[in-house]
Amino acid sequence: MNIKEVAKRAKVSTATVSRTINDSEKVKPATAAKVRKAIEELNFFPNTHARTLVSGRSRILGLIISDITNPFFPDLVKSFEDQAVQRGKEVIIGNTDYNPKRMAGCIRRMLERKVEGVAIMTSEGDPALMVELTRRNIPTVFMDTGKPGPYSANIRVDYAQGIREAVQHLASLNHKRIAFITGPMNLESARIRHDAFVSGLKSRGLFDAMLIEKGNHRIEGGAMAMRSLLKLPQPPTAVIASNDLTAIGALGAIHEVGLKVPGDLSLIGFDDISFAHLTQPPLTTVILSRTQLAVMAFAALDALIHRQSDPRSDLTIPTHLVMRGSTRAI
Amino acid sequence: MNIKEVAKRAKVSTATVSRTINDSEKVKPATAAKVRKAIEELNFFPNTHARTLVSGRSRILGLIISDITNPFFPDLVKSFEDQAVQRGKEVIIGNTDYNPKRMAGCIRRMLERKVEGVAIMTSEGDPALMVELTRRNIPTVFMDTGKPGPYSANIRVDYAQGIREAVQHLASLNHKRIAFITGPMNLESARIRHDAFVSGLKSRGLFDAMLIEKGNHRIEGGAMAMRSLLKLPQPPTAVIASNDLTAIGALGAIHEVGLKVPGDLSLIGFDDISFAHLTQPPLTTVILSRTQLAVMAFAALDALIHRQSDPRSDLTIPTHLVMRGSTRAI
DNA sequence: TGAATATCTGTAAACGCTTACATTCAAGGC
DNA sequence: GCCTTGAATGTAAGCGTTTACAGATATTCA
Repeated sequence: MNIKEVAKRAKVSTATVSRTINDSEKVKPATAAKVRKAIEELNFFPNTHARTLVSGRSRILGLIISDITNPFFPDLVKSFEDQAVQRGKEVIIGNTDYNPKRMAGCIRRMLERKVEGVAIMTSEGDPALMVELTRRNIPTVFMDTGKPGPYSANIRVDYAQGIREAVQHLASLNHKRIAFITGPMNLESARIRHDAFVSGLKSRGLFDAMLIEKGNHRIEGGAMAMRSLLKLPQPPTAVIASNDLTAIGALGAIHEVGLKVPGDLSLIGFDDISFAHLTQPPLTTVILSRTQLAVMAFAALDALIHRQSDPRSDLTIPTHLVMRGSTRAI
Repeated sequence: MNIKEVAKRAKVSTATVSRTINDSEKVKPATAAKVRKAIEELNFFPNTHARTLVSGRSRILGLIISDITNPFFPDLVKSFEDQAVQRGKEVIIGNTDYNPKRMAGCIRRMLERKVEGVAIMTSEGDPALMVELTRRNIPTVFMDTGKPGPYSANIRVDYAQGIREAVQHLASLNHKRIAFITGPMNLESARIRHDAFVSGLKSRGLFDAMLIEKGNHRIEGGAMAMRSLLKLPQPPTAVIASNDLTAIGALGAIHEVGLKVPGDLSLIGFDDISFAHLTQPPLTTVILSRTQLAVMAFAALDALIHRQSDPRSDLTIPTHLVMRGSTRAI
């Protein structure tokens, strides 16, 4: 089943069929109707590979994330794919597994499939790897780690705002000893959160370096850090975690020693993953809308692909505190 | 950059380059080396669309799931993609959003991209929609809902075993009033769990129709069902939920009224999603290994594609109870 | 009415690869 | 020395589209 058979049945040339499929305005409505009827009857649809080969447009986008298994990403992937499918594009996904080296493999795969653009929604990228993309002028959207240019856009997540609100919230609840559990400090995004925390506390005269513990954005890391914090001669009365997984780990560690949240300790997470409101108590956290992120990334990529990039547009995703049950005044 | 340029540089014909790329055994090692050198120097890789067009093999697989946002699926998707990428294949994902009608769109997309095979890892499919696949003899692997044939395989999940173990466990803990919260009963997989529960209780003379409540495999459904159960004149002492999300909802409802798990009520889930061991208490549940499922689905699909399907092979995924903290003897 | 113009449709050449078939060449058998 | 054989390589025909360009037909206007 191909365009030729459709042409034969509609008694037109293959060119006319092609034009009809592509909604070219230069085909007479009556002819188009004939063609569409034939298409309908034959249940025909065009071969995307042939289309790509000749037109150069693959209608495929690449989406690179850390790990679909990390609850941060499924929402993002879903929204991004929805957008793409609505516009007749396909998405191929690459997981880096937090390993910059695997990024190279992802990019290679995307190149092989001739993607029209790539959204790199993870920050552990090695800029050297992006060369393959930039060299080929493939539109690319980054999260936090890119520089805007003719073929690339960068979406900035305003992590600091959420942390500021969290600190403000705890301070207003009269907490004086506020701890922070960091993420992996090689990640820009984790450093920003850490720095925002430090400056928030310093400006209030509450900063204490003892109350900063290292985590890894995973549950075990949060649990381990929390155990250290609890062993301190003067333990904190409130804890902000660099992400929700860390907070969940911390919550477990707090329960282990028989303490209660928010009775004995207040706890705040970051990301608002879907399980954040299912913990006991529901976790007060910072919302970072993955849907918004996906929509913005897609739109930016689409603009880049169609050369409609508007350099004035502000590509910042806000983050905001959402209060639930894990914080309480002293 | 194409095969011609490589041919020119290696001073051979395009056919030889193609043969070298495809590891044909009929090219002399010395020639192959020359070609590979040229490929290396030019940083060439073949255009997959051109390859697909002429060879008919797209090296793309389709994977249809309900919703990547449902914590059941990310593990499955990841394992499946890993397998595929290892073999140089790409995966395109379709979400049905639990809507049989959206399945049609998914299948259409897969057909357009000329997938070599499709794994349908969701059970809300309308058999009528699969016609498009079977008519084109596209290898398809189903979960629970298919019939084995020359172009399709069915992977059976032994839901009943897990439920039997759960019932056995609770019975051995001396529970007499055991409730069940179902999933959507239009799903075969939900009905099997329900039926296994009913027959398990009946065989022990413990069955009470009042203790069966309808859920929807989502958190709210579990919470609502649990509230009803708690209002019963003789509430249950133990509850089995058709999936973990339902159990988590039930857990919330139990906490709402100030009751404790497992002190006042025992609770068992199903699936072992990643958050099942993060609840308070950690949820006793039934493991259904998504990795195993993905590996088996991929292998079955691969065999079908290469006509190596072995009709003797048993495609059953076991399920087993895993005891954690949400069950206790009366 | 006929030429000029605008609108529509058809012809055929790519796109980058795979592969059947043809060709070349060396080795071996007579 | 010539023919056969087989291995290695080359030639060229597609695969199913899109799209210049050419050609046909309808419309307009002097």
